[in-house]
Amino acid sequence: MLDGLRHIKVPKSSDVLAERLKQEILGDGYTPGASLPTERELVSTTGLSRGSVREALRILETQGLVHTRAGRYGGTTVSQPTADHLASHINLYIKGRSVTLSALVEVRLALEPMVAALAAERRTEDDLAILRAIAKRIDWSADNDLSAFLEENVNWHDAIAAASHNDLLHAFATSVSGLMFEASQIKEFASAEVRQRVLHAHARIFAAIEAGDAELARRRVERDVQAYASILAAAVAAAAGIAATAAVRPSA
Amino acid sequence: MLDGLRHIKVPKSSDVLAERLKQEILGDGYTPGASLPTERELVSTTGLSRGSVREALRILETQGLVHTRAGRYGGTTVSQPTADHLASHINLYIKGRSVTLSALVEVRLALEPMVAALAAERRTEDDLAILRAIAKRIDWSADNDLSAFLEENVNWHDAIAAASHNDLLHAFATSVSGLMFEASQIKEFASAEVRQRVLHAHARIFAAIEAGDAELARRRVERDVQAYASILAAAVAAAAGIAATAAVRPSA
DNA sequence: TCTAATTTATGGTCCTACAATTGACTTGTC
DNA sequence: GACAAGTCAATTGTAGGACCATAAATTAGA
Repeated sequence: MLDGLRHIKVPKSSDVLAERLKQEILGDGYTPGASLPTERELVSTTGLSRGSVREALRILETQGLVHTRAGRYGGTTVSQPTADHLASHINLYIKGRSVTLSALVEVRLALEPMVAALAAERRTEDDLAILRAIAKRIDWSADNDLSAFLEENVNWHDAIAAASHNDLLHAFATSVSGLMFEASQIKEFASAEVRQRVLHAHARIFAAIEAGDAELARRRVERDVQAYASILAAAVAAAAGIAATAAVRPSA
Repeated sequence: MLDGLRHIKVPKSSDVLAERLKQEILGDGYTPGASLPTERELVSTTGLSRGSVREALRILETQGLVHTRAGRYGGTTVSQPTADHLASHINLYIKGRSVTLSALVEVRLALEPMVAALAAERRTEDDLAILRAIAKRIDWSADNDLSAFLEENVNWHDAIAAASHNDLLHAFATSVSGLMFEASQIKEFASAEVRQRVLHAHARIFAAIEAGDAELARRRVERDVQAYASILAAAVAAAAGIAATAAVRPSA
């Protein structure tokens, strides 16, 4: 007897509490904005120490499920993970594991054409207004301020992702292209010629989205991403003095 | 004077420490597997209390950046966030924000064709062997054990994602399709006819990947995802008694 | 040589006390 | 009555100490 026993892992009390609370929050017990019990109430109901309770709450906070405020009438309230939250975890993964630029390009090549197609179908007038405003700022900064140019470029992609009206796709696309442009900034490969090409591509993509032509938007973005990828790959290769490892596979 | 002042947010000591350690870990100070100072050492070097130090470490642990083991020669060691880790955060986002099934389908429609194309180009013999083994188990369970069938189905998609040899894409695709199949299980829509269609689709996709034909694999997966999505949408509509809101846009 | 007990550095948990925060309440002033 | 300043109280934030549980290395023993 006692043969089928595996190595027993004793969980930490804070992990157990965090898991329980997570289940309650994700279940229909709590709506966003609702208040959890105070730390001391949790102490008395669970029998754990305040330290353990606080560690559990800190886990939930890192997961984006709760938010705590000090002071009277403060406490811990339930919240929904934000897109920024998810994006920061994605970034941690990418940076922590040193995901290669070519892998990023592949993911971007998967996401962005879909983003553009959905944006073309669903963009509101507000979305278009935001895009026009950003385009104006990009136009101006292209000849003046390189770092502003790159930053507005990120905003541009974020705005298109927002216009897709798909939260998850938005979060994915934003963090991936954000990191790609971060890498671009390091490489400082944005020559005047490249900037002009970017402006031209933006205009064509915007036109397709404005016209509501999903397939056109998809194709144009696909080409843009591929073009950007090969320029970046060439820059990386030139910097490293070796053949480009960031090869991008054309999809058509 | 003093006019440009914003609301000053005083950060918590544990947040500050966590941020500092995160920077050191992501910078080139620590390689995975390296040991951080012990909790008591951190207490004496930072001047914070042990509770604050522990909360900071718990944040890093939730982010997947460190791992702690009790006992002598235990301690806190640096680790890389795993794909599972990222997937769990993605799942939290999806569940926490009640992302719609149709949004999931759209993301899947963006990711999986790319996954298949890359898998066709890069699959190793090991990848193929794993896929064959899973296919055999699916074949068997299709007529016998429904829950096993659904579980092996998830394994199948995971194995293909692994064969793409792109970690990030793998993590994205796995968590998205995992949640889709979870929803499928709830709907219990997997009739015998649907299961047969799934088997057939798997065989065709596997053949394309085995043959190394990226474009063929891409097209077949695209069709499969769309077919699956419309079946699921119909099931949802039937269950709700309303028109399908999970409309899927064909991409061609 | 192998096995069992011991050692000891480490994280895990609990407790208590106090500081800091902050919104509501009370008071004062005009 | 209205507005300002001050007070209060509940809550999180932080500190410090004590002890328990764990586990790898070491030692003692068969």
